Amino acid sequence: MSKRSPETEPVLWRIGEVAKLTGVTTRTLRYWEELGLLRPSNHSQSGERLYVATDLSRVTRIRKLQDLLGLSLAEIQAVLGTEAVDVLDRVHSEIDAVDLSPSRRKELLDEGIVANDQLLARLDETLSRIQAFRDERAAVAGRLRKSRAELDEKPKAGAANGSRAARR
Amino acid sequence: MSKRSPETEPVLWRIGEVAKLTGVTTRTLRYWEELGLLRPSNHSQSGERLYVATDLSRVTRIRKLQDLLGLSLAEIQAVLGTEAVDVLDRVHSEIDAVDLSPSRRKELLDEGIVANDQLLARLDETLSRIQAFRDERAAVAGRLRKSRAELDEKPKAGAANGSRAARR
DNA sequence: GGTCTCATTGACGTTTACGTTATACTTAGT
DNA sequence: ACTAAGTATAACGTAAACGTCAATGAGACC
Repeated sequence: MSKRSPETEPVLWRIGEVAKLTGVTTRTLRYWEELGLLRPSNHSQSGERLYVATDLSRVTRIRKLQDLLGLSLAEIQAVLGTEAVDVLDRVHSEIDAVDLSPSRRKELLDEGIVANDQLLARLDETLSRIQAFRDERAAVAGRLRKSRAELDEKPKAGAANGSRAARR
Repeated sequence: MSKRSPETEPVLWRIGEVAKLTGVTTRTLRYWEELGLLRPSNHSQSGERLYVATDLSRVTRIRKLQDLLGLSLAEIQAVLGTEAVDVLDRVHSEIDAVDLSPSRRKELLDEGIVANDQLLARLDETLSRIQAFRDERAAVAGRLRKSRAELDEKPKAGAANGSRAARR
């Protein structure tokens, strides 16, 4: 019935360890906290920030939203609704979730599902926009190679004329 | 042999028109010029900037590189090598390309092909990174819905217990 | 030919997302 | 216990990418 499990790792990381593990600086971690974007789940009695596993994954999630979607921290704050999305992690580590009533649990799950689906939709939209741009460029690549091939095929054409192949 | 074609549109746009057509502000256009990122191809005798069609498409290309790939203007400047990529446009409007020697034309084409291919590679890389993130989130979505379904199926389980289904 | 609209060149201001000291206090190792 | 390394708060600095005046000038219109 005790809270202590036998072979659990530190479970709590200091800010410098988090920095090394995630690749973000301590300054950035404090800054994000200042914005309300990431609050360490624990503190030592002396005031040191102590992060848990879900905090770490939140860090990497924030970075991905920045890098992959180009979201501002304000937008990320909206997307990550302060709690709902963390359910995504917590729900599967029953350690933390044990003290939730089933109804509250259900609530959080629904919230998390909605948030996650919105994120998914956004990812898909971004993907298709980039895909469209990619297709444009691929088409250009094809035309360029064709032009280039024509230049090699018939270099005998008048010097003042370019590739006029099937134009009009 | 004259340079004037019969029924061509204005062909030259003032900065305000470019702004409305492309959606970027006049300030931004001047700023980009300051960086050497976009030089209007013409000027009126009074010093007004006059843009041509390839300038316009360069504007939208810059914006896409910013928005879709999150590149800095410095990176964009590198990617768009000041001339090579513009060949992509110019090469197909033979109007401008007529006065190029075939050898120079070939040179520019090869340059353009390389640049465009690099851009394509970068797009593909970005696509796969986002795709990976998307897949992660899709997997989470599945697990969440499963957890949610289990909560509905057997609400009779102990209140202190969550979804323990097939765990270990 | 006065008024409007748009453009030009400065120059200073702003926001975002941190970096960089500075100073003081814990914690960790020997 | 002493020293080195890590952390805390606070405050100032910075780079990128523009926004926002301000003063001035050229064109267009009635």
